[in-house]
Amino acid sequence: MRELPYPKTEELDLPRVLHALSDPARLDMVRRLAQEGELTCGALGVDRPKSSMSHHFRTLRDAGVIRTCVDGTVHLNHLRKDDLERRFPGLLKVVLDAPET
Amino acid sequence: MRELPYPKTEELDLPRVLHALSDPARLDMVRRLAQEGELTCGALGVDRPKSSMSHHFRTLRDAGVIRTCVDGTVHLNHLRKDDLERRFPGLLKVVLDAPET
DNA sequence: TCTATTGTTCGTATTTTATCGAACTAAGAG
DNA sequence: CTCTTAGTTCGATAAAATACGAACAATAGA
Repeated sequence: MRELPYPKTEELDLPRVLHALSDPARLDMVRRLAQEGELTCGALGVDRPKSSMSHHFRTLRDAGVIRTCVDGTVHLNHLRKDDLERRFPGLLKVVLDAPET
Repeated sequence: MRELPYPKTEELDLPRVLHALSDPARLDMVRRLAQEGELTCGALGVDRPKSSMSHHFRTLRDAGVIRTCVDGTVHLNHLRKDDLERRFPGLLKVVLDAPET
């Protein structure tokens, strides 16, 4: 079960992570991943073309917010909760608890 | 003592705030404001032209991260700690405690 | 093998952001 | 009133991010 490249915990960069989270679409994706656990790309993006979704997944992955495992034809994404917590304690909770509008 | 316009606490928008904080220069400004308290524009930006600094101040102010009071010829900036804490509890602490690199 | 499914990559158009000089504004000092 | 100081606003340019169709790659299933 292959895994797409992603930064190590110690390499997580705050400005990069904040930027990844600063897009409303990506923030929604992160919230859903937090609620529903591991999700495929298709399960997350219905209202946008695949290529756009793929871009957002890449941005989140490159920033270190999510990890993607390739399982057959499906890509399973999950939040790097523990890694984020280790590097930026409390960040994820703050973001998930924040009012949506 | 005039005050430049800024969003109300209830209007603070997470993506907007995260974006404001996602720039390394602005993050530095926020850190310094947190450490040293109220600072003038000039006291914060030494390595960049005034117009660039003004842009960053505006971005932070429009996002609701800082507030700017005009006192004579000087503009005093300060972090909206309490407002941020009320709207996004813990956010500022997380950001300020995060490793710099 | 042929086909359908899942998602990435590429190319390009559009929008946003950043940067910086120059002109401008407001207030205080002399 | 004039000069200086502090910072904004304007205008141009460059860099980055977003969006999306089309072509491509990998795998599962018939």
